[in-house]
Amino acid sequence: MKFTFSKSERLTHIKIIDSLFEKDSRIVEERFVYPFRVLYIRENTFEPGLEQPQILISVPKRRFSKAVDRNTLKRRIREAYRLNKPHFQVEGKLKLPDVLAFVYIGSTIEPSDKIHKKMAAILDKFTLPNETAN
RNA sequence: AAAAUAGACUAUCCUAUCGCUUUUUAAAGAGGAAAGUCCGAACAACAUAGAGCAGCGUGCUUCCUAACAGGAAGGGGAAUCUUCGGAUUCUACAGCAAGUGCCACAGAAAAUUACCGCCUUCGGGUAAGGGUGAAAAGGUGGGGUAAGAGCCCACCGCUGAUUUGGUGACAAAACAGGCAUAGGUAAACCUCACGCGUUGCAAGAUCAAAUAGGCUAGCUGCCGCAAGGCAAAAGGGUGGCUCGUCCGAUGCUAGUGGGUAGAUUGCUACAGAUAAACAGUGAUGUUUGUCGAAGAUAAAUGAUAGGACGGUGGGUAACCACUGACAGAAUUCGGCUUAUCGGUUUAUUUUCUCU
RNA sequence: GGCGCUGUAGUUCAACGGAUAGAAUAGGCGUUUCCUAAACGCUAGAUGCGGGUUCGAUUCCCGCCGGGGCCA
Repeated sequence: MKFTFSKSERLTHIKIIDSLFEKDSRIVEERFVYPFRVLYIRENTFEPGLEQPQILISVPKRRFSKAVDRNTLKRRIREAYRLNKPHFQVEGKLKLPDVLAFVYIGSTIEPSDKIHKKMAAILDKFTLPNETAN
């Protein structure tokens, strides 16, 4: 089991990012798990055929005005995703969406173990087999 | 030895596991402020960036510097202390002796002043005294006078030119002028001196899908042998205005490239840091030695665990709990400003102890 | 990353360097009404922070702190 997170797993395509935050979009779905707001697109039509999903992490400047705080939060979220992701990419689980955006909506800097638990809960919701109907 | 003030330096450390970015594949990987963007430059583009005006900035002197509104050393001024010798701290500090404006309330009067008063030969003279005010026409004392007044004199102040000292700001000396220089304000307009082309790496360069259809060159009616002029100068560019300068309708024909997404580059090695010696009061400079090397791009430099070290609180103590200053590169440097738990060190002052 | 602008009552705006900082609206109290609304009267409430220039600063200058805008 590899816990890698290379640059190709980052979402850098501007058009996809624009379409993620476009209002009243058809392809974008949304899900709230405190302290995250998760936006996702199931099929990446701009760059099809990628093995790993591409993710984006965002911490609003309005709540955390200092760059140091935003950096630590983004690093904690990234590590939580990196360490949890391989546990949900095994046989018997559903495929993760192609494009994911994690927007931090909490107002305090949460510790790492809490972020890890919430990230596991999010990924569990995406990959549970009986969730296909919705 | 302790405390205070000022300056300089430093900016928690180690191990393990799992990772990220760069690339020379076995190494490197946040700061003193990386911050604010307040100044100054490098670098780059715009080719007329030319002339005048306007505008903006700076404002005691000399020096340092690539440059600066930064720094150093001085000069003048102010405040505090004083053993009256001076010391410390601060200082946007050119010009109201060119013009214009403004000066509330109080006060007779706020700037070519004249209400009360004083004197009077009743025409007038005068600014001594008058409660105000931030500011009231050099100050104090004496003489003088009808009453007064630099009207006259002494000392102090002011102004002017001279000499001496200093690179200079300026200082000192002696001389002259009764002082109409008439109060304050230039972080009021303004004047004077000096400086400033504009835009900022989202500058710019190279490669280059899809979509769209752009760009360049030539031709055009009239006058003239021709050069050229008129139609055709409205309009636009050149930071604002004027001059100057460049482009300049529509249509037809011919040719073909421009450039968005994206990628590469600019992109990290020098106005570097530091030690010693020398020069200099100093900022700083020179020589020699040593050392250093982030380069990401929806943006890496980390996460977790353990230990050490430091801090705060509790406890007689062992120890326990909490916690790790301010803060995160974005083209690069030099400064300034602001934030900052601590530690090291230098200088000065004060207090205490010992000799 | 770079470059402009801006800050006054709870809100929207005023105010030549002269102070008791004004107006509308919102708030509170009262009058009127059987009660409420409207109307009328009274009332509390502010110059973002720190320095400087000036006799005097919301205004002028400097430094911080906010807010908002432009540049692909």
